Amino acid sequence: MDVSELLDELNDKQREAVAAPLSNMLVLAGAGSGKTRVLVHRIAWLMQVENIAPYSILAVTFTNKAAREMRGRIESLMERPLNTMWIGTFHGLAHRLLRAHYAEANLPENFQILDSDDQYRLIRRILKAMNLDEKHWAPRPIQWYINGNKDEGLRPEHIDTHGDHTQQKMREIYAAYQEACDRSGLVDFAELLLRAHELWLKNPDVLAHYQRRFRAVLVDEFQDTNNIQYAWLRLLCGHENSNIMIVGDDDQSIYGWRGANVDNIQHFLKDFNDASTIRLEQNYRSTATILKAANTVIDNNQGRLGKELWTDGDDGEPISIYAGFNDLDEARFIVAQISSWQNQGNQLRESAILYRNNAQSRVLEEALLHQGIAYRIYGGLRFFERQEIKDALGYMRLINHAHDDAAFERVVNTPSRGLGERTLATIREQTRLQNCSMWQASLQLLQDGGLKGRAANALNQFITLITDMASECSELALEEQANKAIKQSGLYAMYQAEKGEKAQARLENLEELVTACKQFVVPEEADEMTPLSAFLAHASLEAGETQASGDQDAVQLMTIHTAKGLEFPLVFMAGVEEGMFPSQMTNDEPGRMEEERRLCYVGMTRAMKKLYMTYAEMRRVYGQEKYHTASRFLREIPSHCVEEIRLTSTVSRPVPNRFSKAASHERMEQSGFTLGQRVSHRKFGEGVVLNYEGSGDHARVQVNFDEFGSKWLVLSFAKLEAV
DNA sequence: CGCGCCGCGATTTTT
DNA sequence: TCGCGGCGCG
Repeated sequence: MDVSELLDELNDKQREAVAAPLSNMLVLAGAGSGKTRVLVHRIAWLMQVENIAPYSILAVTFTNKAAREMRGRIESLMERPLNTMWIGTFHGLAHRLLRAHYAEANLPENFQILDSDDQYRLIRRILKAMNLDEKHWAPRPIQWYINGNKDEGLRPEHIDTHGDHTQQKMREIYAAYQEACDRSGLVDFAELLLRAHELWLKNPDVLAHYQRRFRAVLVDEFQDTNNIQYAWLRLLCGHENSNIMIVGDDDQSIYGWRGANVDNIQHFLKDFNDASTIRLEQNYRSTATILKAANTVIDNNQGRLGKELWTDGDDGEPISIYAGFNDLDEARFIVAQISSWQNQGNQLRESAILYRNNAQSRVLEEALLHQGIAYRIYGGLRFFERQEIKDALGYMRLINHAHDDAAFERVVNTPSRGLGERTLATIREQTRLQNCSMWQASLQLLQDGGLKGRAANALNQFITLITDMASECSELALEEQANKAIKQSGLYAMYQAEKGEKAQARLENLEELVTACKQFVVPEEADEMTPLSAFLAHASLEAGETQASGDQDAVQLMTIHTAKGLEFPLVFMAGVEEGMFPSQMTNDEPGRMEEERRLCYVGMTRAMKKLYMTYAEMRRVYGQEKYHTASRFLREIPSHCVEEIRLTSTVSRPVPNRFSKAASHERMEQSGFTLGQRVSHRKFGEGVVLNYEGSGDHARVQVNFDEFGSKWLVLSFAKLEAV
């Protein structure tokens, strides 16, 4: 490949980053500025021009999807597979290191990964074992505490409790949890990172090997790194010849609440003080109007690294702000716009509805359903997180490694085989006494006659089941092992006996699991592992899609968080109200408010051509009627970027042209509505109708309220209330 | 041991 | 409003 090809279609700044000499570098890449393109071309440049072997390149991303995409794009650019290049998530790479150096990392060879649900269950079990009341010691905060400390690189013995009783107890729980994990050979997500860090810290020779090996390190979405991830990178690149390129955008840091630390960008500049900074500010995605609005909003945040997106494209359409009477009205408005967009010959999949929290999707779904518009919702349970799948994986985990207590607990009585709380308590007690796994404890109890009668019988059958399956599986292909785990365990029969759509879907998912096993290719780096073990690791590290993608043309519904990194020609941001967005939970804390504002910035910059931002004056939140005012973020948008399809709260204003078509008297009267009529509005009380205008499903009604003067209300016809 | 009822709590999500 | 988890009964 000709080297110039790598630079040809890049702008000056992009070219500067791609062709920079080997050095440490920060690329501040604004939304839609061609960030991935720069990363991909940079890697190609390193191979082509700097003669760095793929084997010596490490690229880190945050999601498996991003890693896959990056690998795919580099391989298609280079027109060859690049298997020796390490491209993956922090967790995936840490896992790989731990597999390769399990002994140095003090892990058993067949250690298993605990996902967050497994972790939660294990913590609850620990609490029970410690005789702690869950009311007082809620498992969620404890899980948060454990992971938070691990993210900071802290083991229980490193934590200073300041003699505080609660703190001491928390530390104790953390320690007990960790002991349980170690005993069963279980590693949670945060542990992967922490162990990988400790591995390098305690084994300088291992670290030196990787420092020598990786001549180039690249990190995507650097603003999302947490402290342990940064510490890990610092170890790897803490040598004279380091060559690390970090790419990120402080304005798109929206994961502070889960430990991401934007300040890592500043730390990087301090720790790698020879690093140069390149700003990518030219945007290839949105109209000038959208960029202007987004820039102005984000400018309200303090202490930014500074960056202003620009485009050489057109202004495009103004941003439309719609004030709905309530959430239903808002949803219907959005659906009406999508419908007309579709009628103009556009694809539904080019439109997205974004919201702050998942509960908001419900009304939107109903409205879409009502109009018969196809939609796809992102979020919810992923494939490998589903109950039946986790059950099946539980059996597979026991087949793979019988001492996996988390798996043992999960399936020992699923389907029910007469092993209840009583028996389990006995097994757990034995586990505690012998400091061994539940599997071992069970064998012991059966041998010593510590269990009798039906319980002993049932436990014996369970042990035999797992033993038999394990020995029969050793010769089978992976999908046959999965099939065996599902059928022979009685799982399949259990869900067959259940009736209803739900159970049917579960059976289909179980079949799907077998298919997934069939299609699973053991990755090259895992060639030392058994296919089963590799598959189990894959299932934990990559939870899979939330929904079978299907190729139906559909509107995309998701939270703004989920939308990060995506783009759509037509975007709706719904529920842009005080209390919803920014969220109530923000509590006006400045730092959290700024993260909300960044989230707003992320949402707005998803839109390519047209952006609608909508809110509802009244909405049902947790079954209660809430009155909200327009979000402060809306007020931060310059008025010349905006077209308001709404009332203002105190002034009556002329109706814009697009609404000049008067609503027919007939239509209004059908809705039980006439001029001069007394009506009520939930927010403003009683008033008299002075005027109305409108089109489509919506009317603008001018009402005079004694107390508040005259107002235009944008209402859907059905929402008028006569007194 | 399993089922059903009641009470409580409730962003954002990837690995 | 809704879903989950605890508890009590059969």
